[in-house]
Amino acid sequence: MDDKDQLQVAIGKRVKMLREEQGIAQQDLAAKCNIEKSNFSRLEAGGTNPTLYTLKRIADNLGITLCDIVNLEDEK
Amino acid sequence: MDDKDQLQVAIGKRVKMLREEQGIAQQDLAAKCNIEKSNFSRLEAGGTNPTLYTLKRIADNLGITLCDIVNLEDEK
DNA sequence: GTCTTGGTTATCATAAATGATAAAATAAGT
DNA sequence: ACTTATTTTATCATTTATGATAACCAAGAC
Repeated sequence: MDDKDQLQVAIGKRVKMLREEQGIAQQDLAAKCNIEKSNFSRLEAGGTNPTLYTLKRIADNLGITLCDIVNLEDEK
Repeated sequence: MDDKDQLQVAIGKRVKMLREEQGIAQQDLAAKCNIEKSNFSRLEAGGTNPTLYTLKRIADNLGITLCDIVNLEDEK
């Protein structure tokens, strides 16, 4: 597990956590972001290194900031 | 200029600003991040939609957080 | 049991990020 | 003027994020 993989897993977990906090289904958030639900699942699982724009769409549809989403240090 | 382009330009400007604040040359920061200097120039110019990992390497080598780097709202 | 809902996994195609190299432009100094 | 350093731009190859589709899995409801 290299540096990049760890980052991907961390961002995936964070997105999942933020999404579940709002009680929104994965497929629903994916749809709002215009992301395929399968791809969204892969992202949450840490299987991708998302681009800024992808993260931005997720943040926007969660009603949070990019800063909130990449705040990966203090999540346990 | 669509949504995505605006985001790219904004992140590019922000990276450039943060880099210049530290008085470090573009090519030097690029080297530290293991990014080709030409690609780094393109990124600062808003010509790319960087991945999370790319932004992470830049943040690390600037000694700042990802959150700092994507804090795009309050820069004028 | 079946049906739904939410999520996962696999696969392939396409678009785009990045690597890599080279050349040209720009700025600053002497 | 001439360097030198820095940045920009163009181009091509390679890797990978994403789109797109399909099949599958799990948990509840009924």
